[in-house]
Amino acid sequence: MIDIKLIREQREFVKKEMEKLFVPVQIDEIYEFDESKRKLLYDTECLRNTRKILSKEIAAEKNEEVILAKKNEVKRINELIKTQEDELSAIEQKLNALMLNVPNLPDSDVPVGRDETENVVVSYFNAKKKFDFKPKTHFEIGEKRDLIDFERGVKISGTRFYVLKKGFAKLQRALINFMLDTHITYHDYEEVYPPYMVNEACLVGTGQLPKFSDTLYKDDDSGLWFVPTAEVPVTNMYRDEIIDIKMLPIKHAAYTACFRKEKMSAGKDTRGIKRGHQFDKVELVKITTPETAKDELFNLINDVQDILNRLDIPHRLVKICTGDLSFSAKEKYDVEVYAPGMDEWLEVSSCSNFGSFQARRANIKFKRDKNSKAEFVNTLNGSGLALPRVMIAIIENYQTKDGYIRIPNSLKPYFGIEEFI
RNA sequence: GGAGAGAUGGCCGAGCGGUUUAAGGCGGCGGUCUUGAAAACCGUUGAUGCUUAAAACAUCCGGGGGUUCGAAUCCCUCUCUCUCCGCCA
Repeated sequence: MIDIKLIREQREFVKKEMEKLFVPVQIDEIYEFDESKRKLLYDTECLRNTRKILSKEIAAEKNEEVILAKKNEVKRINELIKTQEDELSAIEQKLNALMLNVPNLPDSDVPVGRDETENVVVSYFNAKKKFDFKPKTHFEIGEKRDLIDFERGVKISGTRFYVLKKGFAKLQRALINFMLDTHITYHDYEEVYPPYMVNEACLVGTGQLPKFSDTLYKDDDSGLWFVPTAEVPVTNMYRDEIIDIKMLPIKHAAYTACFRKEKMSAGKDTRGIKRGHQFDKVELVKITTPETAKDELFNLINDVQDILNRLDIPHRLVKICTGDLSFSAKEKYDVEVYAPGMDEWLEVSSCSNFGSFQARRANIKFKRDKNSKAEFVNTLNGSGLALPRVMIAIIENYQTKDGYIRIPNSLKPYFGIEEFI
């Protein structure tokens, strides 16, 4: 949620900034609702104050007639309060619903652009590998060598599900451990293992709800939702808390499965393991003060890239333009790996700075010292990394002419004596 | 799933219809004393809204609803926690 005071005090500025996102936002409606809410709130508070005073007078009064008169007076006031409160809560509900659908304001140095075609490639890392044969796709290798079973995945669960087998199942498990170990040992993150199912408040807190409910899986019976990313449970660990500044920055690394309906892209990317309804991911989450958030974003990107450097995977860093920013982000960088079999750049991580947007929704604050006022923290996160696409990158970059996969050096401690899959 | 108990400020804990603008303790912060520290003593100690800020005012005793002139306190309801039993990776 953005600060409603910005709409109150700098309405034209907010409208101008929102235009850069190329989505309609109802700023004027919000302004009107806010105005009437404040007026009504003030009036109601005055009435409550009068009632309070009268009640005290009744308690002190001895004269029965005066008591009766005052009682009737309060009854009359109560009726007024009741109508005003009903009106007030109706307005507040509408205002809140509108505010929850307002995206974050873009940071001043995000390039302005309409859609993903106007994203900016910042730079390239690790040279593309040279092949003396035509590199195969991961799904060709996977099917040929019985390492990915697409048919049985569909039989068990339906389209966009698959079964990893033997060396590929082990490769994914090794990668999860390698990523977590690296972040914990070298990048100073604290490991957490969160629930895969969360209540509704969590998803409102990080910004998936109410707007994107059609992309999420839900168990109607319990009212719990399956997490689309570990960002949701990990950030919400601190929901409704006031954190001591000495604890900041908080840095968590978490492995979870992620569940997404991927409705929007039905029919697209159906080949391979690039886009499934269930995938594994190691996620990095940071909670910081506002003044350190920018630096922490770049540190986060470095931590993400370090994994790819240790695996020697060619990749590039892309700065996301205003029109392609996600709903909650004020600034975002994507990390994309190169898959030579598919001849495609694949997004393996999205690193975002949310400013105070999520903190305001989830009510996460910090105090500079004992007597200072609580302020909203800033939240950040990035994948570190998404497993299927890193798998694709390793399979396709490390393949041999006869369809085997060489194990990258940094993964060898996780494979024992094996040299190939 | 069955039976019972409970939910109060950072923590513990009183409070059972109107001096509660929530007692008392612990912890935290500031001070006195001290070479320094401890102890002791004194003071202070939440959130939200409105407000340039402060003051004032309003709201907050798990959530929602009700009774009453007035609710932390009474009633209904939901959620959660704990104890015991049953079931189960």
